[in-house]
Amino acid sequence: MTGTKERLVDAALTTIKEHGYGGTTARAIAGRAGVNQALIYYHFGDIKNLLLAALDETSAKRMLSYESLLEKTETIDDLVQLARDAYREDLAAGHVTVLSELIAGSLQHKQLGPEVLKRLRPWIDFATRSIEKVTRGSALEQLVPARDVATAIVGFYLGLDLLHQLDPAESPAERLFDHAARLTPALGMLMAFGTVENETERPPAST
Amino acid sequence: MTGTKERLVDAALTTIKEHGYGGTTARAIAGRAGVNQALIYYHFGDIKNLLLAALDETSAKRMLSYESLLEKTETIDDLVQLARDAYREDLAAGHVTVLSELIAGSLQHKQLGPEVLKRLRPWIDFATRSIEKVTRGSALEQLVPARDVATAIVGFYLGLDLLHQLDPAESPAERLFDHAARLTPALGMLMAFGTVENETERPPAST
Amino acid sequence: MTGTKERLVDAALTTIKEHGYGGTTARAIAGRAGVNQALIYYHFGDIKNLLLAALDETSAKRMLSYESLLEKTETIDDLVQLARDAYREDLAAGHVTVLSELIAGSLQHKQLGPEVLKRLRPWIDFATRSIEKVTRGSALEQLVPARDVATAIVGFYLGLDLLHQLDPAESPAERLFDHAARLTPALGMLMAFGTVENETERPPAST
Amino acid sequence: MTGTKERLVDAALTTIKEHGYGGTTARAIAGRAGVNQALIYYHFGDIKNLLLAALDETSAKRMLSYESLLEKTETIDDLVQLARDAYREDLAAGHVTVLSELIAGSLQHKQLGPEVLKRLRPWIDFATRSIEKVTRGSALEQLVPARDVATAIVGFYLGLDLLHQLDPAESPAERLFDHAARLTPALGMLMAFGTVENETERPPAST
DNA sequence: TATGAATGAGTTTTCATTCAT
DNA sequence: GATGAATGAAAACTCATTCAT
Repeated sequence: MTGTKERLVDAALTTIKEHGYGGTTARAIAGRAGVNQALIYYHFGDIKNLLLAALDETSAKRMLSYESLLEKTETIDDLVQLARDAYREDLAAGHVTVLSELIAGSLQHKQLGPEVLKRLRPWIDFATRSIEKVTRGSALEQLVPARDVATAIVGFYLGLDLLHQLDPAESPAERLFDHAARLTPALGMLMAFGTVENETERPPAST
Repeated sequence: MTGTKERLVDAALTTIKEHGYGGTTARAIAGRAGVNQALIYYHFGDIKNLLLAALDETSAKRMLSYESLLEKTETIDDLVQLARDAYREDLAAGHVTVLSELIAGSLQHKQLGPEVLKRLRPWIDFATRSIEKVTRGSALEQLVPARDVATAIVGFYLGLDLLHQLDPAESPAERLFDHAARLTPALGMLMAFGTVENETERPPAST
Repeated sequence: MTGTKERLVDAALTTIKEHGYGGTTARAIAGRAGVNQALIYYHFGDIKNLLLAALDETSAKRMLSYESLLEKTETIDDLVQLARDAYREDLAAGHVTVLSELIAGSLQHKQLGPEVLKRLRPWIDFATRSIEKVTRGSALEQLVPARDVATAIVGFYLGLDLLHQLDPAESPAERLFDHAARLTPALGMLMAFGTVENETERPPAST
Repeated sequence: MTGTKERLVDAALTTIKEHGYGGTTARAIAGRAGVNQALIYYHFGDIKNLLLAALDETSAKRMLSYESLLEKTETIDDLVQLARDAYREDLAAGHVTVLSELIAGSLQHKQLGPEVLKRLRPWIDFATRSIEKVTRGSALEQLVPARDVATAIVGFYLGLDLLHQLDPAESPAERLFDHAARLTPALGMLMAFGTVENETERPPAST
């Protein structure tokens, strides 16, 4: 059959999104993929490997698109915009759910933890770079430890996703992004302020 | 045996903290409680009920202590302090983990979702009240939709807990709280600015 | 159900005798015992444990009866007689087969080896004691290293059993025992020769 | 690939020696041979056939060398020497293990039995001829039924091998051969004796 | 209340084998 | 000759749950 590995990866993703870590059994995955259960083991060795391969795949795809978005991002406003779009798509597509379920599942299967962490780090790195890019040269640069904030934001996404799973109807995220968008001009001013004292040593990010 | 129900509740909590939702089987719980598996069904009907009872129990206990802490909380500084203490204890004690594992497990067992949500709401309410209390009468009151921020904070806790499960070593939360503490005076000033009418009745948070 | 453990032990013995180590699956055992497969794990933890418990049981039973036979054994003739009877019953009842299959299976499941060895030793000890008893004070006592010969005899039983499995029709053992019986008087004479000091206390094996 | 059949035969032998009959799966064999699993079926039809082919191969090789050794064997002393050397090499090389595992496995797969027996007979024949050669014309010739003793010896080898698998450290065989070597002169004398008296009347085995 | 035993459906994984290329 | 992919059956074992006592 053509693309069995791809079918399995897709099926694994869909299944974990719909039925969670515990519901993602060999039978469920293979059933959805329309292939024999044994093929999971033929192609991936075991279920955990398939799950990690699935995580790799989504991660890689999304990272690519976000990297290209980041290139066009210059200001905090842009970044909030990017964050909002990312949130919308990731939540809707269940990307974050895959991650949060795998993390939650790591408590049961301890070997999973390090592997998932390895795949989470690029996202924290990406968020760090994003923050650094838009705060570079401003007062915020000193004020805000980029990596910590980045980690916090990634955690925030994970948590919002958990809440969204519980209660898909009431998502505060959209409203919060709106608020954030309204507040960023203030932040921008703050940044400008901060940049005054800084001006002699370092020019502002955008000349 | 005396206190079998309590033993089971305790065992269920410990087990879910250590082995996650999927690892919390009847055998594991009963084994840890040192009682017969069948007693789970005698006392709680099924495992999900035991888990929910366990969630009820921790929730109630913690809510009580937090309520009394909130009474002494007046300013944003106080609240950040409260949040930091809450975070420390909840994380260390695994309270949040119980919640995040149950939410993650809700994807697998759909009936769990509504029940967990029911038990999560009091916390969002509590956070909402906390925010309202410290922003009442200030500019922030209008600026910040208390309930959305409260939900966001609860989500944030959940997410940080997931990250902490993955990588207990690197927890950005403590550092973030420190930063927040350093920033709140500024926020306090912002609030003072905004609160024209309020000024007579209540002094700004930081003099 | 009454005697489930006993039924399982019996079924395990019968199954290994009939279908060998590899054919002794949970399904086969439980099927023969007429009980649910899961009871194997409830009562014994895993299949290997059941197999070892089964070995324990037969071993204990047989050891008892052989011990009492040994008490009545005084001469080499008696011992050859005992060996022949033991061989007949053990082979017919498949006792040795259980052992040889478990040893052969130990190559596949390495953890089995030490456990089986632990249960084999009492038999080598028994054989050693038997030999020592009938050779004590004779020339053979010095000539023959009792433990080595005992080990050899146990090995011999195992090997004969393997051959018997292959070709139940042609068993040389019976004929060999007949020969041995005919030769022992000569051995007895040899012993009498060697035993100068012994002569007064104990009459030679064959009068 | 060159010599695929040979590689498979070698791999099958090594695998059965190391992991026993039950551990000798298509995957294990092919993996060790470094070839595709399907080639087992292409070249040998099924696993059992490969195993039998492997047995054929070792058997043939060893038989050749033993035949040439037998030619130089004239006395019982020589024969004990030959037996000891054979034992050492066969045990070390695992030749006997292949046989004992296949016999033990025959209980599970009944079709295997006759085939293995067919390949075992030449060895019993060889042992018979060896015994006959060194006892010819002596008293022992009548005393000892060569074929039965030969069968017994083959069984003995099998049994010793089983024991050796269980406890490679303590092998009584070497010590026993030493003893046998020390005893054979006596046997030789017995033979000489017997041959003299034999010539005239020959006394019955038991008086 | 409590227990030991039981059950049937489920889990992950491996097996020997086949087949199209 | 050789390979990668596929398959259905079976392996060992665990699950939540029930029941008689």
